[in-house]
Amino acid sequence: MEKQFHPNISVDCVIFGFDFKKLNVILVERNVHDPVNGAKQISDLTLTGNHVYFDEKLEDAAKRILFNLTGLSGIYLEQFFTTGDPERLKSVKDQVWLQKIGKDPRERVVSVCYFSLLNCDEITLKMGNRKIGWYSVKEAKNLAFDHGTILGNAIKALQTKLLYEPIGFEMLPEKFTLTQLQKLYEVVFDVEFDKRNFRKKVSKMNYLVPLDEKQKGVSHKPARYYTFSRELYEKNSSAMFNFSI
Amino acid sequence: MEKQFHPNISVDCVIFGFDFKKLNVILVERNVHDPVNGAKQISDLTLTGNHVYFDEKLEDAAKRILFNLTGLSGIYLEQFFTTGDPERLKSVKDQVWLQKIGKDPRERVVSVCYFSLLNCDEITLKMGNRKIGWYSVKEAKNLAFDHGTILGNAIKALQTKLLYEPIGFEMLPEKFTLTQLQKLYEVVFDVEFDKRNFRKKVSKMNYLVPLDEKQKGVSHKPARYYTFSRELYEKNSSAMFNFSI
DNA sequence: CCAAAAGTGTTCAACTTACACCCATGT
DNA sequence: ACATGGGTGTAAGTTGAACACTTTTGG
Repeated sequence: MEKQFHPNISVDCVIFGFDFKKLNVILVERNVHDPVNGAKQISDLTLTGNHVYFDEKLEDAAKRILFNLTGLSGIYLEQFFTTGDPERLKSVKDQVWLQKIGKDPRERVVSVCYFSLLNCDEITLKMGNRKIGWYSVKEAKNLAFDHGTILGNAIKALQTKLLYEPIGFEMLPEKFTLTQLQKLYEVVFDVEFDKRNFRKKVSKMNYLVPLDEKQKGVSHKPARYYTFSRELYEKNSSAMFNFSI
Repeated sequence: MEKQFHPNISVDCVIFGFDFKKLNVILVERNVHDPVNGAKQISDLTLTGNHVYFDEKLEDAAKRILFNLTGLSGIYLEQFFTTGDPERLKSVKDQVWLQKIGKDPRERVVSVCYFSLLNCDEITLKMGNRKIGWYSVKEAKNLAFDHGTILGNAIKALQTKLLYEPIGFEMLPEKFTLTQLQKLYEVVFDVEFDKRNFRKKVSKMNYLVPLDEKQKGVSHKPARYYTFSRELYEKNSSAMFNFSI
């Protein structure tokens, strides 16, 4: 007996990446052509997702999606939201699409959503016959299904998490400069920080380790590289109370 | 045709309440007796939950559960977590129980979890033939299914949310004293605050409105009552950036 | 030598923390 | 009168925000 997908339970992954300039997300093209004249009936974008196997844990399904896409495992992954309204797949476009890919368009699908963090440069994406790639979150409009809502929630969840935990490093290479780190916070929160004040702040994070290595081949003063030490973070981090409101 | 429950999709509600002394949660007794000798086979506690109807939104199912329990609508409600591992209902106890209440024990059930906030005193609970009541979150041990995990996640979600938004008032009566408010924060975060510093902090929250009314019948200096003004909060609140890490 | 980004300190205001006594009420 | 919790201020230390110039490299 083959592994079977559960018709009512799926997982969607919002995969964020940072290219030193902006916050990106992986999206997949969704095209349907008119069988008669070949004109495009649908042309838009979806998040990456899939139904779960009957005997598969939710998080394992998310890991499977990530692995099939990138060939990597051990990627940062966090559940943040679940969408499951009966009408969420009922627009005409979505019904046409479900028909095309061989799903029963009448089934109600609850989708458990995860966000996950990658360094854009380190991977090459692949996914069967659909075109897949990185898109700026600011340009990610006109998404299929309720994926626009999911993406909006994912960005808020990422921001909230990033206020408390140093997960930004998951989107940076092993070695990075302080300017790159600052830019990362700036694009996630869509604000700008003062360079000196930012450096003062991060200099208190003793899990941010300066290396003896510097940038090469840049036509300006080369920046020192830093690295994130998970051990130091886990040793020294302590709970904080801060209730701002 | 009768409304039917979806066999694979349920909602659980973690209903928190504050009684001026501790943080409480609503739990329901789960008893199974041996049909021969009448001895208890199972005696433990569950969260409140139910399967969703086929055409019912997830959040509407949560509202329905709350309404059936308390007779109230408009209760604070927030989705925080979804659990759906294939094994989550597979312990012997849980299988016996599912059989007893007429569910198919083989079905996989994804449960979307909400937490919700109430003032303990303002309601009387009712729920068919099962015994239901408030339990201190500290004593809430030995929960059925994976409800212990769900409760743990709910407490963390409540704490995180309470750092940013003034939702604590949902667990207080319309009029409350500053000491009651302080106690609420103390029990949710399991810490103690200095009375003067706490008052200094909340005095900056201009949506906390002092009333001309005071406590009566207390054998000490009567405390002034305050009330929470949602309008003032929504007018004056602004986003904050704070990334502590 | 020019362009480009790296790196670095000080000042002022705001906030956090620690801490102790008198007040109003009921019994 | 006493027990109980209500209510208040100050000083020291810490943190946050604003702000400009010199350095190092490649071209």
